[in-house]
Amino acid sequence: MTTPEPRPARRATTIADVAGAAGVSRQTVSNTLNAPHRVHPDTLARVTAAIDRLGYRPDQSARSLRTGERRTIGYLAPVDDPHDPNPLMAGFLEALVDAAGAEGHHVLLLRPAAGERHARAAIDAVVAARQVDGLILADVLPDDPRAAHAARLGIPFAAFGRTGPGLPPHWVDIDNAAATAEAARHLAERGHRRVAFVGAATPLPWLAARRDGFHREAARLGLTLVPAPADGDLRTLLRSPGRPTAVAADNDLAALDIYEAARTEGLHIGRDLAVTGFHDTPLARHLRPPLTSLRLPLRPIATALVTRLLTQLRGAPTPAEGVELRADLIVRPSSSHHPPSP
Amino acid sequence: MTTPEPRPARRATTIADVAGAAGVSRQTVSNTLNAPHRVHPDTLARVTAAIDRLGYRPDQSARSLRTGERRTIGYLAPVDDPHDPNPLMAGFLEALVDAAGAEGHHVLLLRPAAGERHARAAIDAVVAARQVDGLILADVLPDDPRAAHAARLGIPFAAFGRTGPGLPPHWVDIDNAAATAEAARHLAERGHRRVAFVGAATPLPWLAARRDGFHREAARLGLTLVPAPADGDLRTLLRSPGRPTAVAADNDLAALDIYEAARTEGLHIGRDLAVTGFHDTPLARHLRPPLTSLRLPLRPIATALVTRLLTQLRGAPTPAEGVELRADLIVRPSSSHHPPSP
DNA sequence: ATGTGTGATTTGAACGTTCAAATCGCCCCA
DNA sequence: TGGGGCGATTTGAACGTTCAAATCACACAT
Repeated sequence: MTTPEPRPARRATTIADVAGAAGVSRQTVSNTLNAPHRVHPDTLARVTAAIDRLGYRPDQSARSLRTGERRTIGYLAPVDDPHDPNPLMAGFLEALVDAAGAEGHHVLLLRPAAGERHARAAIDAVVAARQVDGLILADVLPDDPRAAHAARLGIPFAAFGRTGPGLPPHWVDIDNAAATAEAARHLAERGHRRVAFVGAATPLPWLAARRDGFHREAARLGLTLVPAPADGDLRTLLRSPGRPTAVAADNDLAALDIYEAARTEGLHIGRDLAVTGFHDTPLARHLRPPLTSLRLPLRPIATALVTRLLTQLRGAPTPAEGVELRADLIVRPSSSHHPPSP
Repeated sequence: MTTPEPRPARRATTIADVAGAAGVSRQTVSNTLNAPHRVHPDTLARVTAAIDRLGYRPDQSARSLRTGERRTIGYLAPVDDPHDPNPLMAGFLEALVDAAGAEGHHVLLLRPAAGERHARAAIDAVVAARQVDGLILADVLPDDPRAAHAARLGIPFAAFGRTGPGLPPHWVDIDNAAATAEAARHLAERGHRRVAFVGAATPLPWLAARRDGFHREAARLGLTLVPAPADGDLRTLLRSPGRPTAVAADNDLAALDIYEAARTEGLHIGRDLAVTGFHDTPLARHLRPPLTSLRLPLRPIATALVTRLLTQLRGAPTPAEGVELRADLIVRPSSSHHPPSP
C-alpha cells in the first residue's frame, strides 16, 4: 500500500522568474541581493517585493558553482569511545550550528570511515567534492593527524583543542589548567588542607592539563596533595589515615565515582568530603548533594572557532596564537561547606 | 602577526582534466563514474586509472545543479531544554551520519531560529536554497509542526517519533510501551510484587507511553502498582508502609534520583529496592550498583530513517505504516536480586 | 551642439557537470 | 555492395548563478 505525496514538488522559482516579475534583468536581481548599493532605490524596492512575493532564494548549488563559496563548514567528529562519549558533544554542536548560522554558514557532519582514526579519506572526499569551505575539528591533539592533513591540503580549519608547534595555531581551547587551579583555590578558601585529584590515567593533553593545573595550584597554596592510588580504587584513598577532605575530578562521571566510594566508606559528601567535577553535565544537578563543577563556555568557544575559520576563508591575516577561554566554576553544595575539624 | 598558509589551494581537477589525461571526452569520464556498463572495459580501465592518478572527484555543486540531487539530508534538531538535553542526541547523530554515509549522503545540521519552535523558517530556507534532498526530524510529536510544514511543502522527511493521523506515516520509533512492559516483566520475574513507575509529569507521548506500558503490564501480571506521589517526592514513596520493592524510571537521571532518595531512607539498592532506568547512558554503568536500563537501538533506528527517506527520494511507494523497533533491556545488579521477604 | 563622466542596468560568458541527441566504427545479412 | 543494427563514444545544450564588460540614460561642462 502507498501514500500519495502531497505535491510533486513543482519547479522552484529562479532568478529569471523574479527578473520577469519585476521587469528587470537577472543581474539586477542578483545585485539586489548581493550589492544593493548598486541598484536604484525604486528598483530595489520593486525587486525586493517580487522576491518576497515569489519566495525566491538563490539556488546554493548554482551559486557555489559560480563563486566557489560553499557557505558550509564541515564538522569532523572525534572518534568517540562508545563507552566514554564526550558528554558535551551535543551541546557543542548546537552552539556551533548557531554560531555558523549567524555568519550565514551551515554545518555538515563528517565521520571518519570505520576504524580509521586520522579521517584522511573523509577529509579528502569532502574537499575534493568541494562541499565545504573549511573544517572544524574537535578533541584535537597537538599533533592531530586530521589537522595535519587539513594543513597539508591547504584547506582552512579551526580546532577545538590546541595544536602543537608543527601545525598552524588555528585553535580554540579552554584553559584546562586554570580551570582546575580555580577549583583548587575554591577548596583552599573553604578551608581544605588535604586534597586529591582523580581522573583517567590517559595521556590526553586536556586531562593532563587539568591534573597539572590542580597539582600546581595546590602546591602553590601550600595544600597537602594526597596521591590517588595507582589502581584507581577510590575507597583506599578515602580510607587512609591522612585522607583528603576534598577531591577534585577531571569529569562529572569520575565525581560520581567519588560519591559512590564515599558512601561506601560512610562519608557524607559536602560535610565529610568536598567534591568537584568537570563539564557541568545534567548529572551535576541531579546528584545529592548537587555537584560543584566546571562549566565550559560552549557558545563562546563555537563563536571563536567560526570566527577563526572565517578569517582564513576571507584571506585575512590570522593571529599567531590560538584563543584560550576560561571555564566557569559553578559552586554547589558538594563543596560549599567547611571541612571537618581534624 | 600572520602565519603563511601552506598552499594557496590550487585549482581543483575537473572532469576535463581527466578526459584529457585519458584521451577521451568529458562524457566518457562521466559515464565511467555513473554508468560504467556503457563504456568499453579497456576504456574503463584507462579512465579509472586517470581518475585515481589525478585524485578526481566530481564537484558536488556542479553535479547538483545539473541533476537536482543534493546527496545531502538535513537533520533538524529538536529545541532542547538546556536543563534537560536529550542524552542520546550525540550517539544518534553519529549513527545517522554513518547510515547516511553508507548510502552516499551527507548530513547537514539545521536549527530553528532562536525562540522559534516550529522551525518553519529554517526549513523554508534550506529547501528554497535547495541544499538538502530531504529532512530527518527527531523528537517528533504526533502533530509536529515541523513534519506538518515539510508535508505541506512536499519535501520528503522521516521522523524519529511517530506522526499522527493527519500526517504522512514516515516515522521510526521504538516501542516505548513494550520497552517498559519488558522492565515490568523482568521485575515480576525477580519476584517483585509491589512496583512503581516514576518519571516526568509531561504530556510528551514517548514518556506517556513508557508509563502506560509499565502500568498495563504490571496490572496484567497482577502486580500492585504503588502510585508515585504527585509532588514527585520520592522519599515519601519509599517511606510508605506498602512501599514498592522495585521502581522503574523513565530515564537514567530519574533513576539516579531514586538512588539518592533510597540512600537517604537507608535502603540498599539491589537488595532492598530494585531500580531500572531508560536510555542506558554512561551513568548507568557508573552507578553503584550498576543500573539496569533500556538501551535504544540507535543504529537500526538511524538506518531505518535513512531508508525511509531514500525510498521517498527515489519515488518508490512508501509503506502505509511507520517502523517500530524494540529497545533492549540491559540487566545489571540494580535489579538482579530478589526482593526482601515481607 | 558636442563631448565627458557617472550611475544604473543589461548582455554575454563562464563555473563543472550530466542529459539527450548525434556520430562513429564495425559486424552481419540480404 | 549497401543498408540496418548496435555498442561505444562524442557533441551541443542546459542547470542557475555571478563576474566582467558593454550599453544606456542623463546631467554637466565646454
